[in-house]
Order: sequence, then C-alpha cells, then structure tokens
Amino acid sequence: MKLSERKKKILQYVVDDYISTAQPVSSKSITEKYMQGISSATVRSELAGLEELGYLNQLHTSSGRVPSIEAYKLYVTELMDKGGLTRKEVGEIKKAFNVHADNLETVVQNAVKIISELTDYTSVGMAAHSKKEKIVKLDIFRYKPNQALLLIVTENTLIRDKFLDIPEAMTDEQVKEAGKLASSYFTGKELGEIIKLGKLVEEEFAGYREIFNSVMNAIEEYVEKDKVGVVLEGEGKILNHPEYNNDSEKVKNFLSVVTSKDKLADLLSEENDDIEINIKIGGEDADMPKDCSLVTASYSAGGVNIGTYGVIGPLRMDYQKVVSVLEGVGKILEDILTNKK
Amino acid sequence: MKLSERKKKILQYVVDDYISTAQPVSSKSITEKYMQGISSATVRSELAGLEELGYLNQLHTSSGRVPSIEAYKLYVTELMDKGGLTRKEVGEIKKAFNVHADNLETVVQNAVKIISELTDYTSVGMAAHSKKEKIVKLDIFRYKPNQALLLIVTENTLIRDKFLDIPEAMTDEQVKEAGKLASSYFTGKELGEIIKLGKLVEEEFAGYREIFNSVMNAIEEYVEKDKVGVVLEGEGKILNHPEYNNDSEKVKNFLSVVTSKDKLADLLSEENDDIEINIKIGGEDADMPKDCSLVTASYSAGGVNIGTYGVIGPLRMDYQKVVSVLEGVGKILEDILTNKK
DNA sequence: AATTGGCAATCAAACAAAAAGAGTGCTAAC
DNA sequence: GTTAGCACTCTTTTTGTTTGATTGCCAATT
Repeated sequence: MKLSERKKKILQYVVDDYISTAQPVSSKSITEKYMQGISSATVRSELAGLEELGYLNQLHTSSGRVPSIEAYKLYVTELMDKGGLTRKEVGEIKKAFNVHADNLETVVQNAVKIISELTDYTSVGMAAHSKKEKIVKLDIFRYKPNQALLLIVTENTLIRDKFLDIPEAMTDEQVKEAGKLASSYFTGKELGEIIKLGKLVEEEFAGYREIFNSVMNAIEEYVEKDKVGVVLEGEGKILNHPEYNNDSEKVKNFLSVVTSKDKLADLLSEENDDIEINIKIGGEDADMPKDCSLVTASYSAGGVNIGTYGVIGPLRMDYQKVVSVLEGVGKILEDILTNKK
Repeated sequence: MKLSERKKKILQYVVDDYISTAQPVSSKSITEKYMQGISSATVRSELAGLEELGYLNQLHTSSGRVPSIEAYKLYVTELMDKGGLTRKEVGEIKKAFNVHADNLETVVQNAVKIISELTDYTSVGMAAHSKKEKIVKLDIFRYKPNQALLLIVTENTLIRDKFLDIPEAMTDEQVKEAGKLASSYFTGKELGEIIKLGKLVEEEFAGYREIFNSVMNAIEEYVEKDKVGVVLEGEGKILNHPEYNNDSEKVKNFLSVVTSKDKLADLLSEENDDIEINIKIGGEDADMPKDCSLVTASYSAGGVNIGTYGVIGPLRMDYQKVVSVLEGVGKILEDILTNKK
C-alpha cells in the first residue's frame, strides 16, 4: 500500500493537470509536460498501478485517468505544492479591508467577498461567538400583551433580538423590573459562564424564572450556532466550472445546501476549534453537497477564535490557491483586528 | 389594433398552453384541446393575425407560436382566468403561519417560504418600514474609543445596529448624555416625521450635532431601503424550469440579481405604495434579470403597509397561480396581524 | 527486472447523410 | 368566412462512417 516516490510524483501530476484542465489525463501528456526523460508506456504501467490502488479512475477503457476522492485527500495532505500569494493579491486583500467597516458583520462580509473574488469559488464565513465574550447590555421590554422583546449586546457588538413569551397578567412595571434584574444579573458576565450556570437560576429569581430561562436559552442558542451570522458570497460561481455547467441536478443540489444558512452554520461549526485549515472532501457529510469540497479556516486574534471562513466548490478545486488565500486573508485579518483593538 | 373576441380567446389558449407545456403551440393542438368546433386552418389564419399584431412569435417558419412579451402583458391584465386557492392550499398557508414566530423577521420568512413552496418559484419578501412607525427605544453607547453603537427599536420591533463615529475626546459620560438627549428627543416620534425634521437639529443640539445627524441618517437609510430585511427562498427553483436547464448563462444572471439583497430591495421598493399586485415582465429594468418576470404584492394591515412580497421566475410563469397565492397569503397574513395586534 | 517501442483494440466525439415528423401558408372550393 | 388539401420548410431523430485519442499488452532492449 506504500507508494513509490515516482508513483507519488505521477499522481501529483495527474491531480495538478486535472485541476487545471478538467480533462482526463493521459500517459502521453504526462511524459510531455512533466517527465520528459521517461516513456509513456512506463507511465502507463504506473497509472495502472495507481488505479489498482484506488487513486485513479477511468471513465471508459480508452480514456485518460481521473483522480479519485482518495487521490484528492492524499493530494491536499502530502502531494500538492504550497504556493503563497503574489504581491498583488496581498495588496488586494489589504485594500478590501480598508473600506470603512460599519459593524462586525461588515468585516465578515468583506472577508468573504475578497475570498470569493480571489479564488473564484463560492465562499462563506461566520463570526465566532466566543464563550469569553461578555454581555455589555441587556434589556427587556414589552412589545405586545403577551410578548416582550429581549435585547442583548455583547462586546463584539453582536446584537440579538428575540421575543419572549410573557404572561399577559404581568404589568409593564413588572416587565421593567424583570429587565432590570436580568440586566444587573447578566451584564458583565461571560457567555460561557452564563451557559454553565444552567438551572441555578430557578431558585434565585423565582418570580421571573420563566423569563430568566428564556434569556438563557437565547444566549445558548446564540453561542452554539448563530445562523443569522452566516455570510455567503458568489453562490453563482459554481457555474463557472465545467462540471456544473450542464448538470442542473448538481447545481440544484449545491444551491440547496449553500442557500440554507442552517446547513452552512452546521458545516462551519464542525470541530473547528483547534485545527487551522480543514479540508473536507466529497459527500461524506449529509449536509455537504455531493461531489463537493469544503475548505475552511478558523481565524483567531489575540488567542481568541474570531471566525470561520471557507470555500465550497467542486472536488476538482484549486486547493493550492484556496489554501493560500484563506491563509493570507486570515493573517491580514488577524493583524488588523489585533492592532485595532 | 382592437382584438376580436375570438383572437383574444385564442391568444389566451396559446399562453395557457405555453405556460403549462413550455412548447410552441400549434394550430392543431388548439383545435384539439380547446376549440373542437373549428378547423385548424381557421386558427392558423387567426394566429397569423396575432403574429402580425406582435403578440406571437415563431422560432422558425414551420414551428408553432410562442407568446411575446406583449402577449404576457395582455394575458395578465385581461386574458387569464382568476383562479382562487384550493381548500388544501389555504390550509397549508394557515399552517405555515401557525408556527411560533420568534420575531418579525420570522413572519416574513414564513410568508416567503410558503409562497415559494406553493408556487415552486423563487420568492422574496421585505417587511415595510412605514413612515408612521414610531420609535420606541433609542440608545447610544460607546463601543470603541472612536465608535459608538446606535440601537433603535421601532413599534414593529425592527432593530438596527449601527456604528457612529465619535470623537475620541468624548468622555463616556458625554456619550451617555448624548444618548439620553437623543432618546428623549426621538422616542415616540414617527420615522417620517423625523426624516422631515431634516436640518433643524443643527441649531438645537449643537454640542452633539454630529451624532444627531448620524442618527437621522441611519433612520433615513432604514426607512428608504432596508436591505437587511430582504428575505429570499427557493433560489434554486429556477432550475426546475426547462428554459433555465441548459443555459448556465441565464442561471448565472438570475442568481447574480437574486443573491444581491441590494438589488432585490431596489426591485421591491419600486412604486408599490398604492398598487396591490404589480407585475413586471421582461428585462425592462436594469436590475431585473433578463427574460424574467417579477410579481409583487404589497400587504397592509389596519391601513398600514406591512410589507412587499413577490415571486421571480421565467417569463413563462404561472401567473394565475402566483397571483392567487400572493393574494391568499396576503389575506391570511393581514388577518393574523390585525387580530393579534 | 525495469523500460521501451510497436501495435491492435476500444471507445468517444465529430461528421454526414437520410428519413421522419411537425407545422405552416396558400389556394381553390364550399 | 371557413375549410380541406397539399407543397414547402425546417427541426429532430436516426443511422452509419470516420477520426483520433488512449490504453493494454507483448516482445525486444537496456
């Protein structure tokens, strides 16, 4: 099962070539483009070997080879060259972040946009909700006889508006009081801390127990998965790639995932805590569109996770470029955020 | 230029048939399906007349007829049958609104979703921001040395988070004071009223003039066009329709409009004040995808406009169904909102 | 034992020609 | 005004042929 050096090289060439041309790769083209000293017959037997091992596929007997999912996996982990960004690209990224950012969501928007532009793939991002964030402001006030509006602002300026069901019998005064109590109780606390508190609340604020529990639920929901904060860009770019050009089933499938913020939030929040760059290939995940790859990166500033960004595209994705861009954006973003804060 | 009754009937049949089959309509099929007592030759001469008048087109000499944009226009205004909704559909709509609505955006989301489901087209909605809405709460507080966060809550529970640039020299106290002043000044006022006030502010609150102006800008922007409030559903459904199936250029075009909330907000806020159902056909508008139709409806409850909803799809859209659904959803939505309030 | 040149076999893609079919427009008759 | 009939047009489908790319295998070579 161990691959010879030459097999690896050849596999790399096949994947490289297939990524850039979208055409099955022939033994001849390999000898011409990459390995002049060797004959095509030799490459052919190597290719046969790689196919045997499950790294390559043939569409029909007399066609060139196409990489298998296994091949892509090996490619991203071992085979591909790590390319950096050009000066120009770095410049473009910096410029993209230079525009006046109105709020945190705008920053995410900018990041996602430049990623999509530089890679030419659909890109997606989500600001992280660190459990270390503190609540800066909390307010509750009556909206309808049986509903109150909950307002939470955290350090990172993310705001949550949510309705709470309240008993009609409550007077405006009581609602106000509940708000005051909740505010003095929650303000200044870290989100994670609050979640951990769990059921303690029941005893202390018996009168407003329901309300307190609703507030805690809202906070928990917000930290765990904030689908509202998912930003998407370039959803149509999938059509720039030939494998999606005449297959509207595939496109439909792709769009159904990509346009569901729920699903995207799920995908982006998977196990990204410690890993920096994360590549998920093929339709292993129920939420992933079949025949797609997802490359994600988690960014942090000052040791705190500040968000997850990613690119979704065809299996035949330019991983090298994508990884470079994600790393580049991450670095610049982190610089900006650490300096500004 | 006046159409005979029979010409109108025939034109209606052609459009009906084309809408349901997506195939050019032949004289023979008309006599078979719709006008048994008449011969195909007669229909042919009528069709030739309608073509003369610009209502029909032929793809080539020996093909059936296809409706022109003019034909669609006439169809929606005069020709088409007005069909209602089935009991089942009404039931589905009611069910869709029965789920617990967390906030106003959820209501919009539900409406858009059920519209998309029932029509099988991409649908879009935007809550209206009536100038009559009053500000219920307004708050300003410091976020960074040179930025403050502005928070506005209106009767309809829409909240806007927005950063204001402030001089670093301002003390926290001053920010607080500005907030208090702004709150007491703006709270209770109608949005329209505030916009009209315009520059009066300059004199009165000289010390915090900048801040007051920023607040007013934010309010104006919010009333004029709130792109954040645009909700979209079923963007992939365009692919269910054959004219988009093998034309990825068209799809790309469509997606580029539909995925831009800016453009959608523009489209939805055009001149919808007094008209109830508004049909825009073909690519007259720069913001409209070419070869698309947009059907919008403005809903109101208690005399106040509460939002605009619409369906975007191919020219060959099932207008009858779409109009029925939009009307049906509007009616039910209005009922719910007027009762609840 | 690995490599190579040569060659038949395979298969998709491109092309061409022919046949089938759908629909029209026109005309002469009703 | 309506209709049957028919020639004509143009697309679609079918069928067959050619071309070209590529492989796998084998025997010869290094």
